[in-house]
Amino acid sequence: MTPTTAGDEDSDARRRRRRSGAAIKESMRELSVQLSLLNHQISASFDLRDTDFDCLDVIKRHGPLTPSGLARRTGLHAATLTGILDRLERGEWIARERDPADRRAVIVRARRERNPELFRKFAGMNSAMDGLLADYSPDQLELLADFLRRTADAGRGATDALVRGAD
Amino acid sequence: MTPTTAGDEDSDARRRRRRSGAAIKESMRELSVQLSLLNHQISASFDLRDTDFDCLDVIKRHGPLTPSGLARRTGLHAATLTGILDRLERGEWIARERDPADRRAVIVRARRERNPELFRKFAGMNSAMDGLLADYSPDQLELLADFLRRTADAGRGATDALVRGAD
DNA sequence: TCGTACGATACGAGAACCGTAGCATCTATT
DNA sequence: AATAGATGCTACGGTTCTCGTATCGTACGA
Repeated sequence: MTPTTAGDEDSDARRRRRRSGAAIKESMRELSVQLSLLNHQISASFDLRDTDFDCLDVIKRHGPLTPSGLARRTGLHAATLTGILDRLERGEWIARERDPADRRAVIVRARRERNPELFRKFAGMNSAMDGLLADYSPDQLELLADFLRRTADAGRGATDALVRGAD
Repeated sequence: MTPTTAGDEDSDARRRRRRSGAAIKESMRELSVQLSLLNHQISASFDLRDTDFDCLDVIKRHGPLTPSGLARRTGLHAATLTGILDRLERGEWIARERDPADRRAVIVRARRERNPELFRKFAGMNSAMDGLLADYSPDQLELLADFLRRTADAGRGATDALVRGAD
């Protein structure tokens, strides 16, 4: 919950810190890979590509938005997004609407009808997580929630930096 | 570090637990999306596809293995893996070797030469993580490391279940 | 020795990606 | 008000990817 500041520590604490830090990054990388593979299986079962559900998630989270806004946020090519949105629309995951304010623009809105279906695919991971979370105290859970939220933010920042800077 | 057992709790604790649990899953999903997009940018910058580095990671982690073993572990189609390994080999990320024991088999080995180059792409995310981790105590870091490791395992289990069962 | 199973890749049809062009529309400038 | 340029989205097309199937070499049980 309340992270301590890392002012001065004895060498033992510093060593533990270094070890855990490395372990965290290591597990994070593996977690990323596993979630990607899980996502691949689920996407394929709905006749979608890997990035499609990523986009759908962004649409759900950041409200109705335009294809170009989605392209900026994801770093994907605008023309690629046409294909992604075509598939998502064909599968009735989203709806394309016209923007009354700007008639060039299209507004992409997430449809929730198929959410339960998608939820069922995640049931395995979900119940595994429930079992795992049961081992932690409310305080610990809040620590974890906060950490994950901040890490997700860091990921967004890192992606943005890569998209902007050509490096 | 030492998770408490969730035997009996008052309603307040239960409510906190439920809220945090939901927040954790929510952030995990967002984290997954952000890391996928980050991975996409990095892969593209090396002329690779999204899943290529996922495979490379599995190869690095689970030692030299055969294409079919990799297919089983990742749930990807064997023919698709030929293409993935072609790209990884062309980029000198892996080497294909013959198995002296079974002359049909090929052994895929990760090459480490380009690791620094890859590491540089992750520098942004890496330093962001360092800044973030500095806010936690050694005990808290160990809690986080353990949680992530167990979550990654859960992800692997869920993927396996989806690959096996046709659901 | 033979038949079957298995590992890896070749092949090809269909699809995806993305650079570019095109069209419609908006906005700033004069 | 008129025009030039910018912007939003999608069509088009070349290159590349995916994945079902076929193929070839090898292993192994009968």
